[in-house]
Amino acid sequence: MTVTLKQLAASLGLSPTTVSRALNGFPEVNAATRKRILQAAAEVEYRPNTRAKSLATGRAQAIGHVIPVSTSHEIVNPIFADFIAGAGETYSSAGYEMILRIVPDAEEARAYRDLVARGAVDGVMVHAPLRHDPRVALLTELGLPFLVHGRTSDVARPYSWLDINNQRAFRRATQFLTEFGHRRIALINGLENMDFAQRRRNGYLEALRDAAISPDEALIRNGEMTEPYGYRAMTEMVQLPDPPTAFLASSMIVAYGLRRGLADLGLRMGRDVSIITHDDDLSYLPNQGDVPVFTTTKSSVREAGRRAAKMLLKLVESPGAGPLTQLMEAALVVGASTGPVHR
Amino acid sequence: MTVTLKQLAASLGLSPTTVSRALNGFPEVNAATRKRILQAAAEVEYRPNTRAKSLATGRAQAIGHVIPVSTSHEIVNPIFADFIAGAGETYSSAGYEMILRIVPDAEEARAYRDLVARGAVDGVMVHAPLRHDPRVALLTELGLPFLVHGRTSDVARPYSWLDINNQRAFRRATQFLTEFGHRRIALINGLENMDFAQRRRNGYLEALRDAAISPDEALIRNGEMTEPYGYRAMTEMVQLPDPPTAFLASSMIVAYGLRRGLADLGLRMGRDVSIITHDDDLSYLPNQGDVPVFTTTKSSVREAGRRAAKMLLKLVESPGAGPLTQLMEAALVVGASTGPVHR
DNA sequence: CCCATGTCCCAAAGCGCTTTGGATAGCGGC
DNA sequence: GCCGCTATCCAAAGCGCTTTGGGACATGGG
Repeated sequence: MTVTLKQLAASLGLSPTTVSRALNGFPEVNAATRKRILQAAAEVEYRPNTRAKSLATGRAQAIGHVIPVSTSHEIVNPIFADFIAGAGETYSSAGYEMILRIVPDAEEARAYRDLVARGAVDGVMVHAPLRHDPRVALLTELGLPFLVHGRTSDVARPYSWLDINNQRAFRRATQFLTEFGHRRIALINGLENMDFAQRRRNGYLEALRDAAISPDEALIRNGEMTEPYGYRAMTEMVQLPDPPTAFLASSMIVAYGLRRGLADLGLRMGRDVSIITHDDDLSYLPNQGDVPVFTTTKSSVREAGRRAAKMLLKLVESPGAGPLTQLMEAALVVGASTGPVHR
Repeated sequence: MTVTLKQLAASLGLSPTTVSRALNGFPEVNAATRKRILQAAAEVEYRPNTRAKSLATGRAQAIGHVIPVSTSHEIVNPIFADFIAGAGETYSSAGYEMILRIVPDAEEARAYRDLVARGAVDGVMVHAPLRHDPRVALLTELGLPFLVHGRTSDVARPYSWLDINNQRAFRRATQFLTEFGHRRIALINGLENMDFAQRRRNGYLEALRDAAISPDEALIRNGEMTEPYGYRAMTEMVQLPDPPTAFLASSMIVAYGLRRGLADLGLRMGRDVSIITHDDDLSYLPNQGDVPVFTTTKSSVREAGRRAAKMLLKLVESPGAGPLTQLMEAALVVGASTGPVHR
């Protein structure tokens, strides 16, 4: 069934050495011989055994993604799927395997150590970084190449990351609203310990300051980004003495919740209340059309996955490459969910 | 850094053979010696090199998930994430690695052949089966253990699968609506070539027949399960001469679209129009509470992942186990989105 | 006292590949 | 005709583990 190098070599009357060199493009092989070998290999669909190859070379030809699942809140971040799909495309075409580890968050550090000790991967992708994320220190110490999707805020040593400019995106979004005359703007943010949430908050606060609006903590929320979370935020906040006229949402799903709240209240989105949401451009939550339903800060997380994977592979293949960083800007896409303040 | 078996053995003044046997629980090792070995191994955090081990044993200790991405419609099925999370939990605790391959759908067959030729996995999970799915034949031919998440309809040889009882679920849901007096019931289904969509359709048609309602093709739609898809279905169908009074949706996301359509039309869900949707119990789309927002046919896809993985591992570890099958029933959970027909 | 029987350990081969260190042969230059 | 190259090929070691096939020693029955 599966043919080995040795068998292939024997069938050609050659040594394994020569066949190996021919297949791996080394120069010391006669052109005619090489051609013969390649032909035979193609014919029997020879593929080198992954494990044997990487045992011999010392490189795993694999990248690890460790996804922690919290036992308290069982959320599997919906954007993981698209990010991983993007990264996976890149790995496949570069001949790398992607290995995924789903582990209880308490065992995450152990998972990394384990991966290293077993020599299972050449590098890892770090997901959903916290404000103060211990993984960066751990992985630098372990000497395992890694790339962070996002950033973390307090590390001494430099590290490699790819992030979107959350601060700028939310600053622009907020500014867009203040220019429409909104002064009561709510921020329905992600979990407080997430780094991206902090950056968005900063951008939001900056824009408020620019518009000489003093922030109101009653208008800022942090939470897991579910639809009911958005719904609750909307229905509760409109009951404030001085309710917000505009909302910034941290994700499309949250925006759905906000919209439902609005509908229940008999209010019209874009007229009575404005909404801007961040849009990761997930395939199953499209926000398209000539005039999209939502005004968004938009950035494809799938594309982020592709780019992050490329960076990580570079890190793996040329260890001297030093820390690589990339900041993607989010587009501010104007849709139907925003308008001048209305009373 | 990473310690090898040989080093560990040397440091103990023992042969690699003995250390290996001790660690793998073979009987021919003195109890005291074994204890000493285990202790030392724990101390230096010894982990056998994955590749070396599986080269020696011939088992990859890894399960593959091949996820095809269509180049035409770039949808990454959102339920993959939860299913994979569930499966991943099982793999981890059983000491298996999960390897993920994201490939263009045209190259899916090649991906499976490649996985086999390289000896990269011990088995694979088959996602999103079509009505007539060629993968079943391919994998049986390749002799690679596999488990289908879902079913396919026309294969001669038996194969292993885990599915939810889509037909029964949608039959019950439809019946629930007919008992409320609904006679114009729309089915907003998944893509036509998907096996699950067909089974749901069958269940729906059965219930209609039971209620002596003749099906109307104008009330049946197939499509990619996005929010706008649901929205369009709602806004267009209410304009029919004899519009539906109830809708069956194939996913939570589609139901969100239906609901938005209703809201736009100024109609109330559960009063003017009833909606039942299938709920995969995704963590970020919760439908809970004393009275959930939606009436649903509910089945946790995460749990399905866990069970499917267990079955696949059994298949891998005891090849004689023969085809394993499991049919999970979906619960009919009554929420606020259904009520008697109203005019 | 001898041999059979365990018990406990080890040397060495092998998994399928890469890679080092030659070996062989052909070639032109002197 | 010999030398030094270069062009081609190969044998063998090694990657880190498991596993086969003993070997050494103690024990106990006859």
